[in-house]
Amino acid sequence: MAASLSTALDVHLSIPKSDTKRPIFLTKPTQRSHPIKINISCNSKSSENVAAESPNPETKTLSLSEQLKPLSSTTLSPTKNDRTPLLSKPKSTWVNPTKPRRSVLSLQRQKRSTYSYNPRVRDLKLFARKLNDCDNTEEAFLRAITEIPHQPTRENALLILNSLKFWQKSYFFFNWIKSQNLFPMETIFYNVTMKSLRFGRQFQLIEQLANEMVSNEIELDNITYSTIITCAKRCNLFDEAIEWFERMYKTGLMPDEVTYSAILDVYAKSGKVEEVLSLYERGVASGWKPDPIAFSVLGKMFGESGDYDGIRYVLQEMKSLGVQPNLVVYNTLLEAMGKAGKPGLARSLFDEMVESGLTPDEKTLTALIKIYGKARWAKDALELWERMRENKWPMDFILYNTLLNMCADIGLVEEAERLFEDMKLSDGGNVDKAIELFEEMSKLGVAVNVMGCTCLIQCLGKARRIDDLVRVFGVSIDRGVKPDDRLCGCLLSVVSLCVTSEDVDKVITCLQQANPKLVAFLKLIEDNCTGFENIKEEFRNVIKDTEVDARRPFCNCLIDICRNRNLNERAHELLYLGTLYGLYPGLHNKTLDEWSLDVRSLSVGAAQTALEEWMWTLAKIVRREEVLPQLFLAETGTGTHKFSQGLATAFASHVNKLAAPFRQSEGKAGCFVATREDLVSWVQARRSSITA
DNA sequence: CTAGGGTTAG
Repeated sequence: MAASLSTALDVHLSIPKSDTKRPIFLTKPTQRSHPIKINISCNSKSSENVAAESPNPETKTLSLSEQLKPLSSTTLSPTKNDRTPLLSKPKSTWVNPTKPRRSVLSLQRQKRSTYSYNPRVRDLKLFARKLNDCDNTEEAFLRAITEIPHQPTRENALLILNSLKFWQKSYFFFNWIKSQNLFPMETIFYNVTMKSLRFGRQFQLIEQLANEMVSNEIELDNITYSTIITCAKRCNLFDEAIEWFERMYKTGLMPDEVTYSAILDVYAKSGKVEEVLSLYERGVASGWKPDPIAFSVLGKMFGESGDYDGIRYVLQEMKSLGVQPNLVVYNTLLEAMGKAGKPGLARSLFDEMVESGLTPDEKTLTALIKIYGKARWAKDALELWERMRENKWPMDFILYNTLLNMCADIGLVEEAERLFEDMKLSDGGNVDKAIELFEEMSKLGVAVNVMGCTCLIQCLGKARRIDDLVRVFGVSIDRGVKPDDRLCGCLLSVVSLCVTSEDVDKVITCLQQANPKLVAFLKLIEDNCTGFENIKEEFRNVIKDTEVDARRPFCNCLIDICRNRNLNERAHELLYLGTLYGLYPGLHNKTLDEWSLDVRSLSVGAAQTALEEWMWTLAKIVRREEVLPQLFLAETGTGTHKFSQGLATAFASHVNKLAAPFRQSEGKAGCFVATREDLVSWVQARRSSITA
């Protein structure tokens, strides 16, 4: 059995580079579930495989497992105690190969020191912010540092160092602290500084600091090493990462599982699959119970090479070691299943994940949609999409793009358009993403329809991005979008939102192309000289040519535009005309006990106008001393309906402005109430103030 | 809040 595995590895090593899809495990995965056997075979491959990999043995860097062999028999202590200093046990120990292999990692994670609460935390944080805000130059830093509010004691310095955002600042501060000579620089100062440097990918500086630690005899611990290693990894300096890992053993420090999985990832990312497996197996043989992070590293590695047997191995290992996969592990394995070309297994894995109680995130869904798209599994893709909506699973832009690509792949043009529409409705804040999606759709050749265009324009209008709006409108028209009344209503509502006259003109230019008659009417109502009869006639003309569903929005927007320009009288005329032509059914409701005004389908401006109108009418009735009900009600709704957002607030402030006696109903949200007595005395007070 | 490891498009 060992021989067959060895052969498998040989075959793997000698296969040409182009054949990357070929599985590493030519044997059955069940044979992989015995770590020791693999271990043996991996170690026994040495000389032949080195030759196969590199014709010149002198230039070949030994693999870690090969290097660990002499290390474990020379430098590593023979006792179970990891902490035994290296130098106290010189080379003399010879390990009997029949004895169990020595541990390669410490089973205990390095403990962190605990902090005590720093009472000056506020001041120090504030100061750190000042440092963050100054220029990234040493001069600026040295000027700012003079304002340090407290003595830079060890604790104060640590707190500041931890709060600095830019690696330059951390580095300046670290050097400054060092120059003050107030206390010895401990490992933690180096570790925190290195973490910040890693953020800036400053491997050279990190290495410099590490060497400084060595020469100053400051202990490098697991946190130091893992930071160095992951920084090298992020800079794609895999050899350097491995070098530091080996230096760690040489100094007698045993990696804990964090450092160990960091180095596993280094080997995985540099494509050294055998080394990863060897290290993994030796870790397990040392009694390590790998955690989900380690399995995610393995899963990613097998995914990269599309190695289905490897993926199965990971799943099986987790099962036999009793490790429950977390979301990241599932995401990684799903992705890997896709690369291995196993859509069906990806689907079952996803089901298993959901059944285990985990909620998929954007990455999960992206992986799966991509898989279904590539496999042209339209039914599964659409079903998943439906589930995403039903369960309100999270969406992000990458997922949207993947959905779009999937639609384009499978040829689901209508669905792509629906998606486009959805996105605008669901997220008014993501304007950039909407624009980007628009460009993306254009590139993909997915036709933009009038609904998608309307949604995008609505989105841009709300964000006051008028130039983008004009551009999108132009592009859409060029692509053959035929503007309909909804699109015109949308443009009209943007006109009502515009603050500057330049913006108004830009939108009007669009509207002119879409509906010149509407623009003509707009000019007419803006003109103070236009008489009511003329308005009435032209209003009728515009409305009769407008789709029924778009009529009320038109009227609402026109009223809003009038109110924004202090054309209040015109606004009242339009509300009257709207009511006359049946655009506001159910606005007024009367029973014996209560009269109500239902403004829920009105825009803010229209609702204000309706309230004023109502108040005038009521005042007339009071003056005529006609019969009034006991209760008056104004309904604005709670703003959950998409047309009535902010209506209650706007209404409340308008009620205040009029000093009308309406109060928010305590029992019914989105409802304002007034009693007959209150209303009557309010009307009388107003009358006396007018006559006075 | 305060030092270290893993996952999404083209």
